[in-house]
Amino acid sequence: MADIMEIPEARAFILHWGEMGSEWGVNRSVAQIHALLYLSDKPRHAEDICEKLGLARSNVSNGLKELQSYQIVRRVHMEGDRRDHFIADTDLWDMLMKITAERKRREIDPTIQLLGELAESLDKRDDVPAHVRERVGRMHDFIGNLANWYADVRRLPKSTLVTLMKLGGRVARLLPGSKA
Amino acid sequence: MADIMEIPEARAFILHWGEMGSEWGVNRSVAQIHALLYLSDKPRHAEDICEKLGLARSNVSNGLKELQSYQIVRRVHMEGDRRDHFIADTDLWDMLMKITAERKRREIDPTIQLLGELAESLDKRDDVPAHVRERVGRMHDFIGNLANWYADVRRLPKSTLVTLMKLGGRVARLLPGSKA
DNA sequence: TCTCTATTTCTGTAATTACAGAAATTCGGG
DNA sequence: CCCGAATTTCTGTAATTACAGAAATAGAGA
Repeated sequence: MADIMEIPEARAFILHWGEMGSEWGVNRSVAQIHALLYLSDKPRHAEDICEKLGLARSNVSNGLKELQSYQIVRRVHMEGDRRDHFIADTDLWDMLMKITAERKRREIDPTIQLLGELAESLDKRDDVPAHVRERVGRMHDFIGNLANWYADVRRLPKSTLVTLMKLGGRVARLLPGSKA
Repeated sequence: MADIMEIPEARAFILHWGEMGSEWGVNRSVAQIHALLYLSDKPRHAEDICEKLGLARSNVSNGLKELQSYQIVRRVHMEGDRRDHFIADTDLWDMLMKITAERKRREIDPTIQLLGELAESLDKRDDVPAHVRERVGRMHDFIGNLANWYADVRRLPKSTLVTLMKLGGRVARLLPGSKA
């Protein structure tokens, strides 16, 4: 079993990861490269990734750049080899946190910014229906609150997050004023 | 101000919502229709939506079907009008919950299912590298745990969720064994 | 039941996005 | 400083996805 791509389960994993990416707005090649690196225990260079996944060199180059911008893939240097090599996070908490943080930064934060401007602009006008003003404002507040919650919870240590996750809905029992 | 599309802020909101959809794997027209209905205080019929957004009738028909499958848009009957009319949720918590529930059902649950099968299949083989087996297994457990946590928390009453959100990272202080 | 209108489904096309290969650039080693 | 390998950027093409218009169906009212 010299090659990971000869393991049918690994192939299935990589292909599915690619499809998942597509469904969530991540380019398929990028997700596949990530999946391959996640399953690898040794750093791989770009040419190697091309060969395993059957992608063009340029594609892999761009994909690696994208994954590095999410900070879930890292470049490492291999002794006596000029080529860059790459490895992926294997800690899935870290991975999730980095992905969500980056997507927030890229997509959510600008949305909040825009909604804030629209809400402000609507507040200055008296010729727009009240329900329009109100709904834009409520959307702004809602997404803003979610984002603040996220930014806040994100700072907690991983162990605390794991505890909270195990707790699930029972976290409600800890709230002041809840019975038991 | 007879027409909502004459309010520049409303247009900007709808266009941005469409772009956001694209970035998260939701077709732009679908997201725009949703945004229009969210900003409307009266039910709208399909032809009306076509006209406001400049979309083809078929597109609007499919978009409405999609939004109804998420349960965030509802068909209502208007007295003395044969045409179907549509309204959107205005409660943003409800909306978020319905969207996440549906995406979990469509994309996450099948992924967990597949990962479970792959992990099981790998466990039966002795000719695959241990790290491959381990990493597929860990991914399965991780996503499974997240999904269970979500399903559990989702059942809490909205008011509890709001409380938890306001609490943010301070929720950690309520955990047994934390100081203060 | 028939007719007229609303709605959905189907099909071809347009637009977008992803991709491969080529060209240009960067960078390490001698 | 020059050579050669590695990498990135650029550009045209392929594949996918979204869309418009036409055709088919469903359904209310007479």
